[in-house]
Amino acid sequence: MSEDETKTPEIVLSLEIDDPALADRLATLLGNVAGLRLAAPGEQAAATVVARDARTMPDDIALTQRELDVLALMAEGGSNKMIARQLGISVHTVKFHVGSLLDKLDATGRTDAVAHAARRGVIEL
Amino acid sequence: MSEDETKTPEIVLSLEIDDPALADRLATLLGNVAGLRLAAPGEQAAATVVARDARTMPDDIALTQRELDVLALMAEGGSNKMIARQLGISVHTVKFHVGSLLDKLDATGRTDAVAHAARRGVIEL
DNA sequence: CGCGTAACTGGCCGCATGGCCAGGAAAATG
DNA sequence: CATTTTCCTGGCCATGCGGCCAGTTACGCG
Repeated sequence: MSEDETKTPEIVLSLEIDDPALADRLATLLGNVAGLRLAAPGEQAAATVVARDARTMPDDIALTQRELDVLALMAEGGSNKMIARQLGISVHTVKFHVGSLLDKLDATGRTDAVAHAARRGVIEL
Repeated sequence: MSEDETKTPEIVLSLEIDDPALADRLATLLGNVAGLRLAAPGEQAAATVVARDARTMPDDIALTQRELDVLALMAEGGSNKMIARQLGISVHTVKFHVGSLLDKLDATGRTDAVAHAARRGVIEL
């Protein structure tokens, strides 16, 4: 292990790829790049290569614009009343949209809905 | 439709790097790898390289084990009653822990608490 | 022109939620 | 041993939440 490359801190990359085939190809490709190194298990990495789609995301679960509005405010911890004020609609309407959200996201409550939405990338926390 | 490229689909990577210097180095390195290609802005990527520095995570915000238990079940959309059953404690105790969570996480409700916790990496969605 | 869908509003009701009060038991730490 | 911390439990209560019923308005599509 000769350390002659003191001024080229190798960039350590970790992989979080769901698809085994893709993970394998990426590992092979990235392993041969000078200046890069793949992280050992548990090692702290400078960056992470992620690819966790394919499975739970038909396309976008067909949420309407208004539902997305409500969902975003829910993720901020807003109550129905707050969301209603924010969007200039009635609490009843907010509940209506929340109900649709729970249905479409297959959630049991607003917390579950936000968690599901975040998991499948519908919203960004 | 004759397919000559059946065995080498280029892997498209997108970058989400906070540190400009690191982003630049990675872009340079990865741009020269055969079989890889960096995604054009807005292009669908097969994988994403993420590195959002160690920003928001003081250490762990001092949550007790029990609070972590409750928090995890909250993130799964569990109601107080469900969590109580799961942990073998009373609903009152669950409420007590939820209250502490709301306080420590500076949240206004359980949904907000889960969102905050996920944001600062206390829990994994 | 009907038909479906999205958005919106209302009332009602049972349960959940969260804040408040009070307390007790066990383990760690001094 | 005394104190602190964590965990646990109970009651009370105002409010929030979500399911259910019903209805109106507007837009796009066949």
